[in-house]
Parts: sequence; C-alpha cells; structure tokens
Amino acid sequence: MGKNLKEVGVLKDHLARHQLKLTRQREHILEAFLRMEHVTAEQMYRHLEKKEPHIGLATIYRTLNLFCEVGLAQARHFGTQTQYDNVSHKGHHDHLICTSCGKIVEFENCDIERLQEQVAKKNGFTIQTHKLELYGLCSGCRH
Amino acid sequence: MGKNLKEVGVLKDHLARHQLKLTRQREHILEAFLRMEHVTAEQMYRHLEKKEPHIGLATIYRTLNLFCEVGLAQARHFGTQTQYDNVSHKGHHDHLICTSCGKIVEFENCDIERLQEQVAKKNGFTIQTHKLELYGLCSGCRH
DNA sequence: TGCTAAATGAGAGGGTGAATCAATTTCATT
DNA sequence: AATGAAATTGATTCACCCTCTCATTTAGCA
Repeated sequence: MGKNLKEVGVLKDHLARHQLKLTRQREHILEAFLRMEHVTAEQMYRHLEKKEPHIGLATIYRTLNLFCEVGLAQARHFGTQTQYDNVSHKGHHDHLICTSCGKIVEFENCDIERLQEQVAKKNGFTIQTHKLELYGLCSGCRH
Repeated sequence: MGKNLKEVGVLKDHLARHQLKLTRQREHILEAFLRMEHVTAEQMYRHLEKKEPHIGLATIYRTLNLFCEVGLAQARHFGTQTQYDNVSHKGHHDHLICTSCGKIVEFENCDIERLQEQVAKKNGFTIQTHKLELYGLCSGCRH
C-alpha cells in the first residue's frame, strides 16, 4: 500500500478512537478505494467479487459511508446513484455548461477557490472538495 | 400572478411550440412554484392537496421535470430527495455541506458571483444560473 | 484460549421517482 | 357550440438504490 500511509493512518486512528475494528473487508475496500478517483457501491462490489472473504453489498455501503465520516470519501448523488469521491485526489476542475447545445467547458480559478475558503472558514467548515457549475448560453447559442 | 408574466410566457411558449397543453394542474403547480425558492415533489404535493382538481404525485413529478426542460427549474439531488430550484429567484444561494453529519449552511457571496461572470465572459458564455456546493467538515465534526 | 462487543452477509424493508393504462381534458377544426 | 384526435391525468404498479434486521462470525483484549 506504501504511498497511502496517511490515509490508512487516518482510518486506523478513527477506528481505535471509536472502538471499531479493522476487518479484512475494510482493508480490502480501503486499498481499492485509494486507487480510484470515484466509485459507486455497485462498482466496488463487482470490483471485489473475487476477493477472500466475499464482501457483501451491505458491507460495501457501510464501509464507504464510514470513509465519508472519516473524511476520506465524499458522497455525491449523481443521477440515480451515489458516487463516492476519493477526497485525496486533487486536480478539481469546474464546468461551464451551455443550456442550449450542451457544450461543456472546463475551467479552474484560484481566486474563486480562495473566496470559497474564506466563506468556509467564516462558517467553521473545513473544505474537502467542491462542485461549481455555471449554466448559460455559449457564444454560438446566444442570439 | 402579475409579477411572473415572463415565466408564464416562457412556459406557454414552450407548450405551444411542442404541441403540449396548458392544463389547470400545470397552472396551479407553476403558480405555486414561482412563489418558492426550492421545493421537493413531496412538498409540492402536500402544498396543493386542497386544490381543485386534486393533483396526483405523478403529475407533480412530471410537471416539475417539465419546468426543468423549459429552464424555469433546476433539479438538484440533495440527500435522498430531489430539490427543484426556482431559477428565476435571484439572490441565488449556495451551500456548505458537512460530509459527516449532513448539516447544510446556505450562503451568498457577491465576490464569487462577480468572478464567475468574468470566467463566463472570458469563455463567451452568458450565465443564466449556477450551482456551487462546498463539501467539508463542520466545526462539530472536525476533531 | 476465552470473552465480549463489533462486524458481516443474506435477505427483507422502505422510500423515491418513473412507467403503465384507462379515463379525462385540451384545443384546433368544424 | 360540437367534434375528435392527441395529450394529460391519477391510481397503481414497478424498478431501483440504499438501509435495516438478525443470526452468525470475527477482532481485539485479558
């Protein structure tokens, strides 16, 4: 696992503090999760099907939700399913979306991110990630 | 209804263009929706329970989704339910969301909105609306 | 090793939103 | 005003996602 010592430590710490146990299922799920940017419970279930011991879907859900409490993951409702995002993966980009033709432009703006941090701080929050989508008309669709 | 002539017009236009019909149910739902900032289908259903004719839950869903297609509403998955936001309401508020306990804090930041306009302009877009969600840990969950 | 509490897995349960379909309503055309 | 085709409605069923339940297993500690 090597590279993700920090994340593994975060989990072990939390487990110890809350009298929870480090099971083989949790280890497998964490190891797989740390290699991914985002995943649904269903995807994770299929991904780990062959592992020993077999991991039930309920355990996948419980564990991914545990990761959320710990701060390693972040749940996001996407269409009908829930995406669990790996918070440790950076490189977050935002989107401009044309409501007429569906065109999508990615962008990144440090000033906006800095202001976001200010807002969070003022409200006692520590930001893990964010989602910013601007909807409007692109130059081709404006007339 | 007076004040919302524009929105009513937008809907009637769309209906005419697509051979759809203006029913009393749609009128009631639109009238109620334009007074709100955001609503779930369930809330709207209870809100209109006493109206004549009685409006079924399926119709509420269908109509709110219609509003989304027209551009009057914008669906947002929030927790387990879908929130339908009234796009015409200014003072659009954004959200701070605790990934641990689910607590939600609304905020508004003009500086961020100004920067969004800049980004849009630079890319030739005219913004109609936006969605900004900051995910993190609230003060109670951070330790 | 033995004990106790936590965790697991299989399946049932609950809740949201979409699909179905017979009955009703709109609206362009008489 | 009356007609009739096509859209809409509402009650219900259906599908899906996720959580809960509970008997069994397992981790962690003395």
